[in-house]
Amino acid sequence: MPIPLKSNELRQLFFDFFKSKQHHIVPSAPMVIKNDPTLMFTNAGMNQFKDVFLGNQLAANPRVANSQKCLRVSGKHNDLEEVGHDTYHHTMFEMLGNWSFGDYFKKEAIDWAWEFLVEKLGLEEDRLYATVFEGSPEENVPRDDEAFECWSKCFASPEARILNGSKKDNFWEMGETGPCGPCSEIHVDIRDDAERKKIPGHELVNKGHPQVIEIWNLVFIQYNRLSNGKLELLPARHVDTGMGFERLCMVVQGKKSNYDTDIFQSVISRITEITGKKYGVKDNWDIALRVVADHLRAIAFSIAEGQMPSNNKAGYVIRRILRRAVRYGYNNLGMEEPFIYRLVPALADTMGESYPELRTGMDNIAKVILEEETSFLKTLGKGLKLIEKKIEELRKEGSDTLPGKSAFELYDTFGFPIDLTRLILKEKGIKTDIDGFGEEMKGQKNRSREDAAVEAGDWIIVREAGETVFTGYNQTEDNVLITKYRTIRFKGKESLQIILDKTPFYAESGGQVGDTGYLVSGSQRIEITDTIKENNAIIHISHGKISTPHEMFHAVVDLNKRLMTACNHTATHLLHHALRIVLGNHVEQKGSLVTPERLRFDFSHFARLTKEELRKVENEANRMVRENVGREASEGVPMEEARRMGAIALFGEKYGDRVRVVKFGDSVELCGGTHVESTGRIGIIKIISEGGIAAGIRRIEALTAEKAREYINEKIDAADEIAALLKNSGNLRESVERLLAENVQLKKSIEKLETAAAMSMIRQLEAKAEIINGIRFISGIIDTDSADMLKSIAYQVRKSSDNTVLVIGASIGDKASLFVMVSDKLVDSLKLSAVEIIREIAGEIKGGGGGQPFLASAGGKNPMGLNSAISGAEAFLKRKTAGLQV
RNA sequence: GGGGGUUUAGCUCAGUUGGCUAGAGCGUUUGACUGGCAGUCAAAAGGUCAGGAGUUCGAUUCUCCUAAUCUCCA
Repeated sequence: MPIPLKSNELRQLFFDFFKSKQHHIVPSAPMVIKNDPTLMFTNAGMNQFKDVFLGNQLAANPRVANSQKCLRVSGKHNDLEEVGHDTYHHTMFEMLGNWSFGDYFKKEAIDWAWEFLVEKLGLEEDRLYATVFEGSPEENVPRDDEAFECWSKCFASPEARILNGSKKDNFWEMGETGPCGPCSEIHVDIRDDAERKKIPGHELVNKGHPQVIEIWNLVFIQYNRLSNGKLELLPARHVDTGMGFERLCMVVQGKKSNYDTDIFQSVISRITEITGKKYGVKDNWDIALRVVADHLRAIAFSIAEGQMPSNNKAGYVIRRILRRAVRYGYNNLGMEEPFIYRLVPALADTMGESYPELRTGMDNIAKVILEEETSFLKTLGKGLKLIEKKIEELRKEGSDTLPGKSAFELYDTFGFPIDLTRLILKEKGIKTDIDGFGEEMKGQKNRSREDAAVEAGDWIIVREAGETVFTGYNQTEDNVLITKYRTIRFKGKESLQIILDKTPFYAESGGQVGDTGYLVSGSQRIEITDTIKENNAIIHISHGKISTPHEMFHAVVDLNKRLMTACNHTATHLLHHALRIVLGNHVEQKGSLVTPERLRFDFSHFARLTKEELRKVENEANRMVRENVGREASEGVPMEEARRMGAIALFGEKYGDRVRVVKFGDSVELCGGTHVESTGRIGIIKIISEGGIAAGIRRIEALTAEKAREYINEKIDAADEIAALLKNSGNLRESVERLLAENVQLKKSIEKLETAAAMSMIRQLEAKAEIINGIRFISGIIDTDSADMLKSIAYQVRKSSDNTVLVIGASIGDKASLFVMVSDKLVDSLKLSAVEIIREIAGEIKGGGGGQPFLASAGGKNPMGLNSAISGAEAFLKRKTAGLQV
């Protein structure tokens, strides 16, 4: 059996081994991906080298090894719902890998894998199996004999140990198109000897047995898949390997489950302490313990990288993972209070050595998790209430099944998990229509997919070229050549994507929006409406057509927009610097948006900024503007040196990268954006808003230059206009306050006067009252321009008399308005209805109306008809009550 | 990016084909009982029904737009 190693030691051993094979060890790239529209999270070790494989970028080093944090929760690899139910799926995991970029190929990759596993780690040869690609005649790809040969030299008895694998298991593709190739997997059989005697291991390889598992996949990239499905050979061949770190730990530590390794055990024992539920006692508990331990890692690492839980995109995925953990804690462990946040210190203990960001960010991570837990428990509470209601309804209908549509509504609109719905209903003896639920879900997915469908054509290569050179830092025009282009169909709209050999156009990145402008040649002009970055390629977006792709083009960036954007970007740096001076060094950038119109800056800070603080920040930033500090930008600076210069690092940098450092006086930042040559150009910075966007994160928005001046002038103009309206040149505030107080007074006295006027009108009307069959009938036309006045009179009379029918009207503007009131008692005893009366007479004023039995109103176009309407009402009342004596 | 929900008093929320000139609980203020506090009882204040436009005699209620927020999908 192998020597049991601690996880931290094992990781180090892997690095040391490949270092001895001349590999350069690189740190893990961030798990949350910033500028790739096709991928939200790193889901495989190769992601950070995607550009190298695609040919967008040259490899800095032909041999590299690393341990990469990965998250598999969405898209093609979605393991989320599996996690916890078995002992080997994870949301977040580490992938150990070694890489060759056009350097060594199959032989070395296989030899070293063997050497590491067998010689370094001491895995037993008779527990190992290798698979090779069996070939695919229809694709015209032969069996991978080369890999077979290599493996034959490793195993003592190759026949039983090397197996053929299908296209599904042994042909690796990055996506629908792009680099791909056969792969060779190493499987290990960790069953006990008795089991192994019963069934030979090779029968269980790739059959989903939890103890006969793949631990290392060696991918040999040698083809490129075109959009028509054809394969072409690549000029440079690469090796991409991936070994699941948690599984390797399990094997090396002689455990039967990833969760039994030291990586998870300290967290699990902490959960046990808090919940009192021990591991290995009940299946239900074990599942929940695994879910919580796993999800905690994914969440904590994301937050440490600056990705907060939120309601869309990557943040939403994180939220969903956390909620799943809360759900299992709630269901299986009976935890109705937040508790996951209390596990953060235990995690930082185990993994903080290799990932120090867990230690430094510990308090913040716990705070964010607590907040999320609390809010989700609240959501659950609301859902429970809704379910109670549904149960009531079902009982009334005598139904024993909750329709799929209702279950989906609970899930879709109120975020109440379907499994909880099912469980609660089951306890009450009610079934849930899960098939119906699935149907609804499918519908929703289709809607989203249709919406997001992008049809990308193949790249049309105009000329071979490497990575696009960005020339826009020092110029906004350049003579360029088109290297390739393609058309994209999105929501029925066609657009053109163009890649150039070099370009002055800045592609959207780091919060700064992409440049606009045009390309022009002797015979045509192409408008560029946006510039974006996919991976590292700079893509120019246009809606035109290219008729002469081979000509030389003159590329021209919209200079005015670029300048305004530059002002805003530099201002962002100055504000960042000023915030750190005024509030302290805990202020860190959490996101930004820089457009020609305005800038937005999100940063970490615990409290609302006071007016004084905001003013101080603005003053400090403007002081730097007035000092007219010059720009010092240096490109290709090694990360380590940039740090020494005091640069404020951002999330999303790959460590070891060469970076660009932008310096204005004491403000030093890593930044790829475009800036003004000196701060004086900005003119003025004006902060226009401050607010919170998440726990511990604040957002400020600001304007610069012309836009700031316009803003300030608008404010001054508004104040001037108000002063002019008030004919006041002194204290505006006092005047307005006095005006408001006066307004309240006036409203009150108007109300009084109106009631008084109404009362006097009522008295006049009452004086003319007639008695019709024992009922007091009051009517008249009132001189007023408010229908509310009529209404108010009607209510007054209703309150003061229980034996009255009132019909009043008024001409308001060129329209007529009528109100009919019938005392409640008459409504009851005589079945008289104001609605009936109003319908009878509304025709006289050419209108319609309605209301309630005691009060109805009507409006019409004919004020001349008011009198006849009233006499109509009188006649109606006489008819209706003839013979009745009250 | 697409779908659904929510927005009513300081807080938590009712408001059933459009019509009782918008309600409850908690909180606030005042008064009474009490030596004081706690408590009980009584009363009062507090609302542009998120904002805008429309339909209608009449809109918190219906339609459209905007904003904020929640939630699901991508």
